[in-house]
Parts: sequence; structure tokens; C-alpha cells
Amino acid sequence: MADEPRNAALGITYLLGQLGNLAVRDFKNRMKSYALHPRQYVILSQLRDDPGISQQTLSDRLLVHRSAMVGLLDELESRGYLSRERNLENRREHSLVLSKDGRDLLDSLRETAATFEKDFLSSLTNAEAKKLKSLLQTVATAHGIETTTPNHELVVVKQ
Amino acid sequence: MADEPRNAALGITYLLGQLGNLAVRDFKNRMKSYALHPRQYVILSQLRDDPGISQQTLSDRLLVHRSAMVGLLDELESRGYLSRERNLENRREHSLVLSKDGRDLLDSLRETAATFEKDFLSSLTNAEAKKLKSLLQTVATAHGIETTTPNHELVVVKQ
DNA sequence: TATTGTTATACTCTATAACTATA
DNA sequence: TATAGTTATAGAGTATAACAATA
Repeated sequence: MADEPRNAALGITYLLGQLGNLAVRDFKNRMKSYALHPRQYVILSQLRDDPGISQQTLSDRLLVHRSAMVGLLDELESRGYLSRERNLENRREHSLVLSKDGRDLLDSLRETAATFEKDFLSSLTNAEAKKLKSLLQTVATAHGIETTTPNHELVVVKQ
Repeated sequence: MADEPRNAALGITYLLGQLGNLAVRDFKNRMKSYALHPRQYVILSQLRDDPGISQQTLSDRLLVHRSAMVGLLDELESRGYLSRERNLENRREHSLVLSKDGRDLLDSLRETAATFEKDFLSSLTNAEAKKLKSLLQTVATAHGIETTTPNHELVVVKQ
């Protein structure tokens, strides 16, 4: 056979690295009409699930340094998708909340993301895609990467 | 339940992106006694399987731009792990070949990589890890990422 | 003293353009 | 005219340090 592989193993590290880069780059491209970074989509998702969250907590959860978070939030705020409000219980913190426009944007982005994921994994059956996602989540959780938004202990948003 | 997830889906893109970054960063750290970049390990692997390969072909295969490849190879060459020889059949090309030291280094790195992968996936059973790798390879292949070294059509190395 | 948000800075990675030598 | 290797440069992305406000 002319194309029988000699080396079957460049390793999981290589696979994850290349696929991770590719997925993020392609998704960014798919989002280009929104002029947003994939990370900003993830930020909007977290704010929907955790209204009132602080920048530091958001940074910890998404593994983005708080200094890098500032610019990402600046842009989302200037475009009216979220607002920063002083947390009156701890005036060092900003409470981040989605605006109506932000929620609408997120709804639209979710469709884009769902379509992208379907396309990106089109070489797998639905069952395989589900299995892959489940395995990745197990590994991610073991490494402290949060893939779900936990119910947390009391964030008084407005009242 | 206090920590029941509200949002089960940050998406495959997020998972792959975060895990890819983490895996490469951690592996780089594991390799720190070698003072090499993970990409240089992959380069050595490719050269073992494809002696005489050109820089351009290597760049295409590993998705590293040829201008970025130069520095990676410079370092490996200056440390005696490989040599660049003019390809006499096409004098624009360099034929890359591992030295004895390079092969020894690669053997050692492969052990490091195997141990790292085992640790990185320690939250999975052996069967699950195998399944994960297989699924990732399917997706990678569908996206044109080469994870195996094909037998190719005639590279006369020396004769 | 320690923490949050911010700015400035540096360091790494990646992408582009231009040059040379070869074809 | 096009390609392989090289250099230089610019652009992201990430990490670190320092500062003001607050705890």
C-alpha cells in the first residue's frame, strides 16, 4: 500500500494543539461579521449564566488574565452589549451584566457556534461527536478547566 | 444540589482551544531540561520518518511557516542534532537529516512524551484514551492535519 | 497588607514582505 | 516567472510589574 503510515503517533499533545488552534481560528473566521473574538462569545455566555460576576472571577474561570480581560470588556461595553456597575458590597469590584442587545447578540452567536461545531465535526457521527465532547470534558475538568457554569453562592444582581 | 451545572456547553471549540494550549504549555514545561520547544520534538520525529525532507515540505506538514521554521532548525543544527545538505537534484532545497545525537535525543524525548501523555490523560481509562485519540485523529485528518507520516514517492537521501 | 481593575511593558507566536539563489 | 530558504518586521496573544482605589 502506497500510503501506509510509518509513524502512527505524533501524540495527543500535537493533535490537541493543532486542532485547538484550528478550531479557534476557524470559529473566529466564522464570526467575522460580528467583529468579535471567540473569547468574547465565551464571556457573553458566562455573563448570561452568572449575571453580576466580577472581572476577576470571570478571568479565573476563563483562564484569561485580568489585564487582558479589560480590553475585551471595554469593547463589549462600548458597543452596548454589557455594562459595568460598581459592586456596592465590595467597591473594588465591577458587577458585569448583559444588556438586552447583549442577550440578543448571544442568541445569534449561539446559532453560529452550533452550526460551526456541526461543520467542524462533520467527519464524525453524532454519537462519536458526543463521545468526543464527553471525553474532552472529562480531561478538561481533571485539569481545572471549567466547562460548565456552577451555581454559585449568592450573587445579588440588583434587587 | 449546590453545584449542578446550569450551562453544560461552552462548546467543542472552547474545549479544544483550552486543552490544546494547556497540553502544549505543560509538555513544554516537561521538556524544560532539554531546552526545546514541543515543535522541535515534532520536527525530529518527522526527520526520523522522512530523512532528506526539505524545509518547505516539513513546514507544510507541520503547519509552521517556512520563515518560522528557519530558527527552529538553526538551533537544532547548531546543537548538532541535524544537518542541512544541499539537495543536488534541486539546489534550492535543503535536505534535512538527523545526526546520531539527534536520533538519541529523539529516543529520549519519546519517553518523555509518552510519560507526559499518560499523565495528561490520567483521568481516562486506557480504552477511553485510545478512543479519544482515535476520534481526534479522524477530525484532524478531515481538516488536513497530518498525524502520520505517509510513505512518499521517492526521496533519494544519499545513495 | 491584600485584592480589583487598570495601564504599560515585554516576550512569544504567527503572518507578511522582500531579498537571494536557483529553477 | 515561480519556488526554497532567509531575514526583517509587524501583529496577535500572553505574562509581568506597577499603580490607584478599596478592603
